[in-house]
Amino acid sequence: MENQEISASSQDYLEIIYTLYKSGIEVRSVDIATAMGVSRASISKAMGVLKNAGMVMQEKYGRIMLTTEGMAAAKKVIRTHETLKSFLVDVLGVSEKIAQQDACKMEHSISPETLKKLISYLHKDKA
Amino acid sequence: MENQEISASSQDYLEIIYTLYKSGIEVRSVDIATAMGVSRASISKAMGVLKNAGMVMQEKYGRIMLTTEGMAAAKKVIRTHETLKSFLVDVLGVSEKIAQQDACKMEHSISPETLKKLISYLHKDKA
DNA sequence: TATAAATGTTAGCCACGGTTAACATAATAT
DNA sequence: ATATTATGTTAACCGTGGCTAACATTTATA
Repeated sequence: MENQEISASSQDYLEIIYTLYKSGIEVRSVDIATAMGVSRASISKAMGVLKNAGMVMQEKYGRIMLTTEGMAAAKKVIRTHETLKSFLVDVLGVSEKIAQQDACKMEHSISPETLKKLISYLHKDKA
Repeated sequence: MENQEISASSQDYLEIIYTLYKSGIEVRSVDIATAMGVSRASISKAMGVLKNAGMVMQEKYGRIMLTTEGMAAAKKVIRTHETLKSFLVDVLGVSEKIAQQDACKMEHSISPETLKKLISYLHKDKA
């Protein structure tokens, strides 16, 4: 139940849930729907997938929480996102808004190897 | 018929068709299937889509050719691909193989603005 | 040239990730 | 406490992009 590959869209959901959680609110389905611009029904379905993957917990009609595993997965995605965004903005000089959008898509296609190199590159840059 | 957005997978097909064409062979459906690792049936469907989009021409049971528009679209994708790959290999030091794979996915998520900045960055690098 | 093999097409299936509409439950206000 | 509103769920549907199996057509070979 827990170790299948997680899809790009599921990763996006984890990311949003984590961000909402960090902002201190109890995460409701409708908050996610609003943040992502999709219907409540879509969230219901998506949460079903994430529950099966062991990434989130939710009582019937209740609030949504990340499991330990879900939290870890979310952090990983966000780290990738932030790395990409920081490269785009600080190195390439892309605008915040576009960098945000691009990072959000590219975070799903970059390989671990490339991510690693990108991180080294950004650190080297500081020196 | 001609101006809808073209999907990531369609762009991949255009890319392969262009590459095969450049290598000098007459492009058959089965060549694309082999190159992409999908079934002949999938190619048949995909070519239907690209025909409707005005990107390829094909006689029944015949060879596949890019239209002028398809050629332009293919070149655009390939330019993006090459730019990304060259950044990954030459700047980040990612291996050829991984760079190839990553470029192939990222080429579909990078925005025109970011591509432009990336190209400037690569040129600046040479100076 | 007749047959066999390769190739292209079609039909029907599947999973994914969205939608709307209808309904169930919770939360809020009167 | 009840009625209303907000939220969550479910069912049925859609398009995309794969698949296999069966069939059509071309190409190659005996």
